[in-house]
Amino acid sequence: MGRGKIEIKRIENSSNRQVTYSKRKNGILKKAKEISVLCDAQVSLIIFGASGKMHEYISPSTTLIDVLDRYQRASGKTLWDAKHENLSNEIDRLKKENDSMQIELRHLKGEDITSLNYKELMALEDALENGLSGVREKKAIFF
Amino acid sequence: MGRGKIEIKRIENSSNRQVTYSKRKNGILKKAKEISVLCDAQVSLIIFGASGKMHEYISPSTTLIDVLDRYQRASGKTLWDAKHENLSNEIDRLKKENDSMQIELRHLKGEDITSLNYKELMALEDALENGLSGVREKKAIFF
DNA sequence: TCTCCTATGTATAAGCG
DNA sequence: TCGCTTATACATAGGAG
Repeated sequence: MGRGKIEIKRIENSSNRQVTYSKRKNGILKKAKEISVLCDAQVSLIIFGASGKMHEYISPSTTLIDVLDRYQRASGKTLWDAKHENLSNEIDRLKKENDSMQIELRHLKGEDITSLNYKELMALEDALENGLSGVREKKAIFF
Repeated sequence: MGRGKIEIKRIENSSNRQVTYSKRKNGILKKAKEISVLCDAQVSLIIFGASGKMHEYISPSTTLIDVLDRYQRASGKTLWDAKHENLSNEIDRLKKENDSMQIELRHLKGEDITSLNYKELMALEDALENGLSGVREKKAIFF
């Protein structure tokens, strides 16, 4: 495009390269906007030039984080590193702990105990009697 | 470009939109490759079409994670740290839930009740008696 | 570097099979 | 829904200020 055809390979002349970068950067940003408007596409475009300056375009309908979330789901690749996996694991662990405590609490309150067998009911009764005697002992101190 | 000029606004005819998407997607991917080769640029381009299919281009000299790291440094915005914060908050919430259940469980077992006042002990006793009668009721069914 | 210019190469809208 | 064609609009290389 332009006065002469060019090969697609690194432009050796650095000022030429910079000029071309600047022009094409504008071009591609424009294309990104156009496709997202014309076709309802979610686009995330991030460019770093050789000089280190950044340029970006994210479709107005979304955020980079949304795009990256979709990216992870679509590609199966994981971006957030091991640190995040650890946090997720911790959350799973806590949720399980929560659930089992929830169940134990309900049992101690006499709820959801239809599924328990006789032995389990005995153990529950013991625990409750134990608790009760402890509580009554403490109560007695108030007199 | 093409037989007729078009306005840059959402293409209402959906099959037309899909065709245009497909063509322009190829075009922009090509441009992304070209600028990264010609100008030594680091490019990250992620596109989701309305159909949900993903297309991406990442400069061969880099990785998406590198680009995102640079993005965070250059823009000052946080990406996975935001995600990280969400996870941390979730963990805090679960831990608090856990702790209060832990305490309730201990109380029901007659532990750590020295700090309770008389009224609280009464409530605890009621709860335990309630639980106990529920359990005994169920136990009775076995005979 | 940036803007403007403009000849040319490319991308693509519309159509056809 | 594709692939192919082609006329046309657009992007841009090279150059000048």
